[in-house]
Amino acid sequence: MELKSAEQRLARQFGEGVRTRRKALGYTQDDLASMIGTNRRFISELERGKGTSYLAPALAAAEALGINMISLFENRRPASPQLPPA
Amino acid sequence: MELKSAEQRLARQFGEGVRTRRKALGYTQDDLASMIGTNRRFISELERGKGTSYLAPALAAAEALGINMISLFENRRPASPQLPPA
DNA sequence: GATAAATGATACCATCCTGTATCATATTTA
DNA sequence: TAAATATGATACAGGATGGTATCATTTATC
Repeated sequence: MELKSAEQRLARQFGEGVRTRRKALGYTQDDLASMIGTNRRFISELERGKGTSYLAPALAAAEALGINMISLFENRRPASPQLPPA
Repeated sequence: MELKSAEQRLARQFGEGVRTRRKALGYTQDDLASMIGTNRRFISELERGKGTSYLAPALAAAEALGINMISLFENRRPASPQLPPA
């Protein structure tokens, strides 16, 4: 799949975030993989910014590290969105 | 792919969040799809909780709605993570 | 109630993701 | 430095994804 540059940026930042937080907690890739019932390859690719990783396990990895992505949807007053299309 | 129940829950909540926020902003699925360079089918499936949607376009959809998931990785003092594996 | 708009669902196809296994490289530890 | 651990990279297989198009259904508008 052809990822747009914005998507690649987001995936890379997501991966960096997971890796940084994982190391800060002292987990190995295998540790994190076991915690969410997947394998090391998935975590490795996720951390290296693979944007075509599946959404749900990626969210699960974040949650296992104490990061609740869903909470952002519950906040009122979110940041200003893009302009609607023409 | 066999999604765990935790993953299904996360995907469903993600989808609900996107839909709620999209409607609050007055966009159609086609609008949102155009904004991130994808098609209506992807948005439809994402909103209905498809956990095997690709990560990067999902993050792009959230960002287009003014929700910056990446910001959570930059915060210090994240919520307490799970216990490390045995 | 009728028309229009929005969304759900499905088919086709080329691509490619996940899981597993394995080897190479890098990093950490003794 | 040597050994052990952690991570990167690749192969194989089955199965699923995205993009496009189309039709049915639901929802909104007049």
